[in-house]
Amino acid sequence: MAASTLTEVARLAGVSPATASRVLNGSARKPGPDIADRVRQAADSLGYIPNAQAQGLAKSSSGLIGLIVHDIADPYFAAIARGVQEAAREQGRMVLLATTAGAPGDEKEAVAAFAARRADSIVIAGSRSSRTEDTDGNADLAAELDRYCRNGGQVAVVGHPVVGAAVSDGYHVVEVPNEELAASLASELSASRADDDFVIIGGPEGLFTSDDRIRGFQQGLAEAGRPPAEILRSSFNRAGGFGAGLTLAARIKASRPEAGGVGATGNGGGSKGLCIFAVNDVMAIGAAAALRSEGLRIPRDATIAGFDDIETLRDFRPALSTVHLPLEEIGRIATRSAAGTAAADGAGTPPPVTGQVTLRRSTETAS
Amino acid sequence: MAASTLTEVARLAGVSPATASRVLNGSARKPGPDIADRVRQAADSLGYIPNAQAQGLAKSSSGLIGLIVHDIADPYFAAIARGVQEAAREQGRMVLLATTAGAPGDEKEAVAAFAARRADSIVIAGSRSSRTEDTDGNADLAAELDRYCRNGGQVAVVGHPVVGAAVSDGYHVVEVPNEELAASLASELSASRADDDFVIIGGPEGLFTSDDRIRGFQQGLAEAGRPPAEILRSSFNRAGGFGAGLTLAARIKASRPEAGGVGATGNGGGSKGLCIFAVNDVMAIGAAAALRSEGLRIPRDATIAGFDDIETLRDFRPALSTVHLPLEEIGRIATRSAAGTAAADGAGTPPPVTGQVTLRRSTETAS
DNA sequence: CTGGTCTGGGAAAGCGCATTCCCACTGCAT
DNA sequence: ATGCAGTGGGAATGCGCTTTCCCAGACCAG
Repeated sequence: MAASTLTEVARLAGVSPATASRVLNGSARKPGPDIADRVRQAADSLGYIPNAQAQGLAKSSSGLIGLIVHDIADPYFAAIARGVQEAAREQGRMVLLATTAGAPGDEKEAVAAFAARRADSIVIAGSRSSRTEDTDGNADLAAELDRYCRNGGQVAVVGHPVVGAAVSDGYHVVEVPNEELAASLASELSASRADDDFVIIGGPEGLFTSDDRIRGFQQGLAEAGRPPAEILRSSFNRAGGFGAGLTLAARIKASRPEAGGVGATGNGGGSKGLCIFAVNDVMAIGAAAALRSEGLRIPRDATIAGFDDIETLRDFRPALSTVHLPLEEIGRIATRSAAGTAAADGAGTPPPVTGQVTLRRSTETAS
Repeated sequence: MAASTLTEVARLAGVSPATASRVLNGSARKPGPDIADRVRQAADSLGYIPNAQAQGLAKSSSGLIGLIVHDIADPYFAAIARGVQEAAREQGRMVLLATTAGAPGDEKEAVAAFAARRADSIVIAGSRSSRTEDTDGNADLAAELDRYCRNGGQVAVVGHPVVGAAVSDGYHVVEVPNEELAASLASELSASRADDDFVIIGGPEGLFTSDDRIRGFQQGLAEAGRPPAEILRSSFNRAGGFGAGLTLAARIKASRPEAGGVGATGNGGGSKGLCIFAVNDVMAIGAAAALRSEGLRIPRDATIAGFDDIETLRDFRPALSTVHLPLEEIGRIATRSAAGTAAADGAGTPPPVTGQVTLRRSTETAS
């Protein structure tokens, strides 16, 4: 038993398919009330569900929003996805999900798939990369996006524009002030951790999000009259943070004058403390776990700060100093700006994203 | 400039649309190699992207999988979503996301929307409810699902079947042994926390997932010769856990003989300890945060266990005792069983989901 | 009473593709 | 030389819907 069609409804109501279409879907022309009722009744009794594919074909617009993330299980992306989902619902659209692990090649595939489905707009949430191994992939992705835009598609990118993407009126970028915020964080930490050395746990070189935060942090340090921090590179996830954390733990233990038992007092002998900045919360948590596994305590033996303010991680102890980012809002903004909605009211520039340095226990001066 | 069509490609290649279709999409009939090349070249030079909507219309199948969750930002659902996404990719399909906050009414809408898009299958991940206020919604949902199945759709539900859903061959349930696992947890805790009283922090009555875990836990206690635990009801999220945690904290403090300073020794005066079972990890974390905010320490002043083994929460301290659930795998299994793939190899029953009691620091006997 | 403008409904032409027939042609056996 | 199956390509139909265009009737002014 196949789903019933508009034609069947029309026949049952004793009207033409055109009329049925006009009453069941928002058309400019409103048929008379009596006819409308008849049609609606017929539709009800048949359990009519319009075929969105056919509608899309006829109208050439699908009511679909494509969302590209690295990994939907990553709380960062999950939070953004929630915002996208919400905004999509406002617009009466549905979201199509694609995960790519950050590979531009996969992202290109995803864009093509979205284009094939005639998605009205695409939101790209994952961090852009400028690594040389991604050059080809980026070029392909840029070309695909360009084509998509020329065909009338709208795309919004969170953070940095795709490398090499042509500017077009369907192409929006939601700026995230990673650099400024990282600078603020550095400046606040410089003040509260006056005696500490700084070290940065960053993602792989070429990841814009990571690079921006690193650059901003260094700049903030410089403005505070501090020397640049050493940078440890690792993968952009918990495992990376954990690995870097082990390295640092070894270093901290080695620099302690006394043979460090587990209970040994940190920062003994007047040596300077260490303040770790991990470029995102998940890495920070990984690093913290590594330190702890080596018997070190935070903030006693080292202090640590992250970035993103992931909700699920707020109950972590010691509470993680970080930079709050309105992830959900970012998702909403991106979705709206790719809907043409934002352009309707005035300047057309989406509201700026603002974050906030949030110092908590993990960088508190030991009392 | 609209996207180019099959017809354009065919014209450029000097063949008929039929032939172009045959070479560009997997058809049973393979045109000659020379012609195929010409077509492929034409398609390339035109940047041809097949219109999935038109394909879907013609074939009446869309390559879409609908996923229904309560909240994509909840790590439990995010993990399942990852599995679904993965399995979908294996099948060459894309996933359509809908979030419903668990309201059967919204879920019905989502199913209808998926049906409108002619999704090949639907995966429902959210917990089912049998609350009386959801009766109507459940009936609607069941009817909608039934219609969807009768039209050839496949649906997989994680956990409990939708209340009132008709059995049909397109309707699969991925059983999660919540009850058994909760019983095991109770039994293990009974052994290791021989002197403790037990209390359960549950979700609202009528949420199957919560109810199953509560029932299982009580049963496990009974089998261990323990009296049934008191049940505190709250919402099925962190806030709920936190609220219940505050209640328990007050109770714990009140039962202490001495005026409890922050540093006071727990379980003083020989009174029995308290072991808290929260029906999911997120609630457990909330409860733990509440206890901590009241100056109580875990596992010293109370012990606590959760359920799910959420990945993001593994670095929580003290490490949370819980029941490990292969969330991602569950998503994969559900997706596969709704793809007809599972039925192809033999019995057709999907592999059973197995969990594992995982005791960690949060329920460790104070040394 | 006639000519004009609205109004509301129907007929029909696609939207882009898959697919069923159908046909021309080849190669082989008779 | 003739018949036949087999092969490979094209014409045409339809998937379910929207939308343009057209037409019949109503209604008003002259």
